[in-house]
Order: sequence, then C-alpha cells, then structure tokens
Amino acid sequence: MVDRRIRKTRDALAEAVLALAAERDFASVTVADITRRAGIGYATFFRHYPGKDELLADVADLLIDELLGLMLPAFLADDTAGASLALCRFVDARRPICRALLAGGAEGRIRGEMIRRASARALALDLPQPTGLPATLIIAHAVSSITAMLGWWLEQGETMPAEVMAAVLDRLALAPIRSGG
Amino acid sequence: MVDRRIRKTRDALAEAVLALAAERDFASVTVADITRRAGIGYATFFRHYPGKDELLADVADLLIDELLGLMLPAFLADDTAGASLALCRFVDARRPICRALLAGGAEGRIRGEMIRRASARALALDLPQPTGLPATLIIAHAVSSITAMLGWWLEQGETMPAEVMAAVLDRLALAPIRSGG
Amino acid sequence: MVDRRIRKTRDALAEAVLALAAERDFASVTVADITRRAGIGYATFFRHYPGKDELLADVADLLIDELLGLMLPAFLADDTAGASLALCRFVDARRPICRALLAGGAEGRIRGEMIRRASARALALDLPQPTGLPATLIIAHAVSSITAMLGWWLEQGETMPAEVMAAVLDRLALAPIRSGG
Amino acid sequence: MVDRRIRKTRDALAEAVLALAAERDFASVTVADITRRAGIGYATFFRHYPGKDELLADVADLLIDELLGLMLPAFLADDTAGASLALCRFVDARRPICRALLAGGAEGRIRGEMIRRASARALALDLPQPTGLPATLIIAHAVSSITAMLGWWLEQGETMPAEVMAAVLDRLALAPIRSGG
DNA sequence: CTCTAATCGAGACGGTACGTCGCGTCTTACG
DNA sequence: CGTAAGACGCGACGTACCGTCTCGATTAGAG
Repeated sequence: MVDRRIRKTRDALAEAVLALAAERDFASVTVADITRRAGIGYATFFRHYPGKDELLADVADLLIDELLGLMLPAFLADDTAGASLALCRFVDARRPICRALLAGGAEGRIRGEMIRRASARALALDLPQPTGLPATLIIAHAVSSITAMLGWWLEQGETMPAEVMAAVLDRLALAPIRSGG
Repeated sequence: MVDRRIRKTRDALAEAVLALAAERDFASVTVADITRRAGIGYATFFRHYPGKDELLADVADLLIDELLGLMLPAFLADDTAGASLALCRFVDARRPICRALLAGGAEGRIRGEMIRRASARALALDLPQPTGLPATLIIAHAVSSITAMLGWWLEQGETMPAEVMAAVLDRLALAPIRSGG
Repeated sequence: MVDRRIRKTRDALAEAVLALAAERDFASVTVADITRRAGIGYATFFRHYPGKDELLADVADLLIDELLGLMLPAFLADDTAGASLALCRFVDARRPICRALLAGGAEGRIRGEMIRRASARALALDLPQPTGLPATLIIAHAVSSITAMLGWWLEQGETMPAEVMAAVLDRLALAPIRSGG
Repeated sequence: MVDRRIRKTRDALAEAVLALAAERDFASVTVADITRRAGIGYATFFRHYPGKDELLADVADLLIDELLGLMLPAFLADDTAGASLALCRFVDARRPICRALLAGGAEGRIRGEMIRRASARALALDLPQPTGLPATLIIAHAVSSITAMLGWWLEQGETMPAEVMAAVLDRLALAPIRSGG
C-alpha cells in the first residue's frame, strides 16, 4: 500500500529531527543537518515535507493528539487531578521525545500547535463554559502554563516524580480553571 | 556625553523594530527591513547590535524592568489582585508596544527574557518559598501563563476592560501561587 | 563525466570575465558584474572559484600553457627570432582575449602568473644556463619586457604587422639573452 | 611657507605607507592601517590625499624624478653601461624604500607611473629616435624589464653586488636599445 | 520473474539574508 | 575654534541555507 521506502525515509527523518531538536536550538537546525543525520539525500527531504517546521509538526501531531485524547476525558469529568496525573505519566514515559519538543528551541512552535488543535477540539465539542471565560483564553493559559512547567520539569532530570509534578500542575494550572467561578 | 548621532540611530532602530514586530511575524523581519524602515544604512545596524534579537531585547529590557518593578511589591505583599491590576493597566496604557512584544512572533523570545530576568531577581532577593515550590518553576508558570493571556487579550482589540482582565489573570495565574500550599 | 551544468557555468564565467577585463580596469570589475554578465547566480560563482583573480588565472592558464609550449622549442633551439614570430602570430590570431589579459588592469596578475609558470617549467627542465645568469632573473626580464611590449602593441590597434613586432621583440627582449655572454 | 604641521603629517604618512608596502601586499594595506601606523587621525588622511594610491604616487614621484634625472644624461650620451651603474648604485643605497616600491604589491602602479613620467619627458625632449622605434615602445620595454629585474635583485637579499647587477641590466635591457638598428 | 514506474542519492543552481570590511563624507565632542 | 575621533551611508565581499532542478542508479510491487 504505502511504499516501504517512503515509510523508512519518514521514520529516519522523524528520528533525526527529534535527536537534533533535543540537542540544540531548533532554529539553528538546518534541513541539511536533518538529512545528513537521517542518512538520506538532501532533495529527498522536500519530496516528503515542505520544510523542517512541517516535519516537526508532523512528528508532534501524533503525540499531541494522543495526549489531548488522554487528558480530555478526565478534564471534562472535572477530574483535573486525574488529567494532570495522566499527562505527567504520559510525558514521563516518553521523556526523550517530550524533552525534544518542549525543552528545546521548538517549544514555541509546539505550544502554538497545541493551542490551535486544542481550540479546534473545544470548538468542535461546543462545550459549555461554566467559568464564563472564553475557551480560547483558558486554553492559551492552560497550554502555556503546562508546557512551560513540563519544560522545566524535563530540564531538571529525573529528580521529581511524576506524581508530585502532577500535583503541582493541577494546583497551579488546571484546578484554578474549575474552581471558583 | 553620548554622541547625539548614536542616540538618534538607536531611537530610529527601536521605533522600526517595534513597528515591524507589530505588523508581522518577527522571524520574517530582516535586518534590512529594519534599517530601511529606520532610514539608516544596513551596515550601521551592526555597529549597534549584533543582530535583530539583541535589538529587540534591548528595546524590551526597559519595559520588562519597569513592569517587574511595578508588580513585585504588590506580589510580595501577597496582594496578587493588586499586582494583576497594576500589570493590566500598565499594559493597557502601552498597547501598541506590548502588542508588538507579546502578540507577534517575538513572544517566545520575550517570555524567555522575562523568565531569565525574573529568576535573576528572585535569586537576588532570596525570597522565602511559602509554597514549598522552586522559585524557577513558579516563575516559568507565572510568566508563561501571563504572557499567553496578555497576548490573547491584546489580540482581541479593546473588547475587555483592564479590570476584568486583571481579575482573570489573578484567578488563573497568580492567586493559585499563593493560595493552598 | 564532468557535469554538463558545470562546464556551461564555467564557460559563461570565462566569457564574461574576458569581456569585462577587455572593456575596463580589471580591479574595478566586481564578482557581481561577472555573474550578471554570465547570467548565473552570484553565490554560484564561489562554488567554482574563490575569487575573480582565480577565475582570471584559470582562463589565462590554458593560454599561457599553450603559448609557452609554442615558444619554448624555438627558444631552446636558440631560434629566438622564430620564437618571437610564433609568439606574435599567436597573439595576433587572438587579439581580443590577449588584449583583455595584457592591456587591461589584469596585466600585473597575468605577468606574475606567467613568471611563476615559466620558472616552474625551467626548473623542471633543468636547462643549462649558457649565459651564466639565474634562470629566474632571465625569465623575469623576458616575461616583463614581452608582456609590456605586447600590451603596447595591442593598444595601437592593427597598425603594426606581426612580423615587424616580432623583430622588435626579438631584438629588444629575446636575442640579448642568447647573444654575448 | 609650507605649514610645518602639514609636512610632519605627510612625512609620517610617507614613512607609514612605505613600511606597510614593504612588509605586505600593497593592495591589502588599508587607509586605516596607514593612519594607525602614522599616528594620525583617519579623516586627516583625506585632507592630504584622495586615497592611498595617490599617497604612494606622491612618495614615489620624488624618487622616480631623481632616478630619471640620474640616468638620462648617461643614457642620452649613449653610455648605457654608465646609466645602468648609476641606477644600480642609486637603488643599492636605498634598498628599503626601493624594495617597498618594486618588490611589493605596489610594483604595477610604480611601473605604470614610471612609464607615464618617462614618456612625458621623452616627449618633452623630442629626442631623435636613432633606432626607428616609437619612444613609448622603448620606454615600455626598458621600464618593465628594469623594474622586473630590480625587483628580482632586491628580493635576493644582498647576494649580488651593484656592479654585477648593473652589467646584467645593461646587457639585457639597455644596450639592446642602442645597439643594432 | 520480469518490467516499469516510483523513489532514491547526489549535488548544481538561482536566490535571499547574513555579517564584515573598507571607503570617503560629515558631524561632534573636546582640548 | 579648530581638529582628532569616529559615526555614518554605501557597496562589495564571501558564507549559509533555502527550495528547485536534473541526473542516473536502485528497487519495489504489479502483471
């Protein structure tokens, strides 16, 4: 169905871009760096992606979708603590890739993409706003705060357990959304 | 004391970079764009700044310092609502420049710079951590959440008054830092 | 074997640099002038040559080699008159290119290159020095005198036939090397 | 008469340009190099000379005039050997400056200037051409050959006495002009 | 098992922006 | 109040990447 060569090339690109984004500022990573690392031809890159940003987005998309799918149910059930915990365990189990996406120079793009996708989902669900605040504002707050704190967490090494981090996340970023009002 | 020509050139550069950062993605702004807008020679730019990022940082620094100086007293007095209000009024009174810094493509850099400076100040003050959480984590959360929400606010036009925004900011980002524990 | 695109680009560059060197002072010719004339991209130039001097040298090299190959046999056979005549006819048949190389601002570089190559050849041949003078001195004299006179000749237009010029060349520059001693 | 300060500045410039021309390629010497070396202000340079070429020309002019004045009498008296000897002794007595002018990157300009001035003198004198050859051609030959050989000589260090060099010069460059015909 | 079309590597190319350097002019702070 | 110091506009330089393109060589998967 899908040519095996294509899959192989894309996998190599994904691995390469993550490795490079993890080890230095994403803006300074060039397409040639990626292709060299992936062991593929320079022009071949553009047969798959229009640019490095799109490659990164493609790599991140799966993760973001998975993550949102994981958090939304708990969040909608007002179980912000559960959502936080699910999130932190998810991230903890994928430290290298999350580190690449959240603690490198790519963070800005990732956050933007997450806000976009979360807003789209919220719009599609047409959820009620018990807090009386615009959904896009809440999302901007939640996503920004969470990605910032996760980035901080991942930069600390393995010093703080997922459960503790989840509690912090919940207390500072998620619970305030529900409480009060 | 300082050559008048130098001041004039720097002022022109500051004005130009703000105008350009406001009207489109900062990453797509070139040094040539800035110098053209400022009416100065291309090479002259580099006699003042190593690159456009540094120019932006220089422009933002004053604002950031002023802003931190404004918020800190209220924040340290546990008056997060007062700090929020001071912040929103400050921003409201400087919409164009804040919009350029927070709602354009420059947002990532500005946030990074703010986190850096705020962390430095916190370290210098050696403030007690009543919440038991690391200062750098709190700052990452607060700065990220606040800049994200302020960016959202500035993008909405003048639809929401500063007082309302301040309440939101306080409830979602600042108050949670103090409360609980 | 050699990429056809490369050959095409180099040919275009060679044509362009000769045309420009012929019509004005070589020092005032810029790389951009050359690439514009050749119809190639500016950066492409540097994929082929480190600078305009090297391009000119490359263009001149073929000619110089051919010319040295033409003169040496007669010269070594003590037939300086024959060598002069061969030289003048050779130049006469290639007036435009020789004019570009000898009567423009490129003259200094060309002379230097000729001295270098001729010295290398002389060294390789390890020829006896019947005159008792160092080969490099003789070469400096011969090349300088000849290029100067040829430059003068080419600037006069077609007023003096090759045979006459050859006689002058022989009498002033070449014959004195052999005679006496 | 002439402001002493002006003379002092010019002398400093002359000294500086000669020193720099001697120690490296003249084309790579910048005006800032010269002024730094001379210990004068950058802008001051342009109050005295339009550019570094003109400074060099000014410095060389005196020498060239002196030299031509020295050689001409002997040359016009058909005493080419005497002219050669006068020349070589003159140069030998001023090795550093001559080296700077003849063996550095300035050689091309100096030769051009010498040809120009010698041609002007020849034209002014309206001397008969016993050889039947155009004066400008002879001058081109003589000046080029001589400067080339002197450059070679100066580069050898002090290995060859002026008298020997003069004999070579006479035999290869000057005598052939007179002899034959 | 073959053949045919898609995919690949390699890398030349036209561009755009960069940051540097030197020039020659013009202003300005300072002695 | 003149002058050195140096900021400035200008323009060429050489570099780095981008995204497009043309080559053959290889290889997958349909017939």
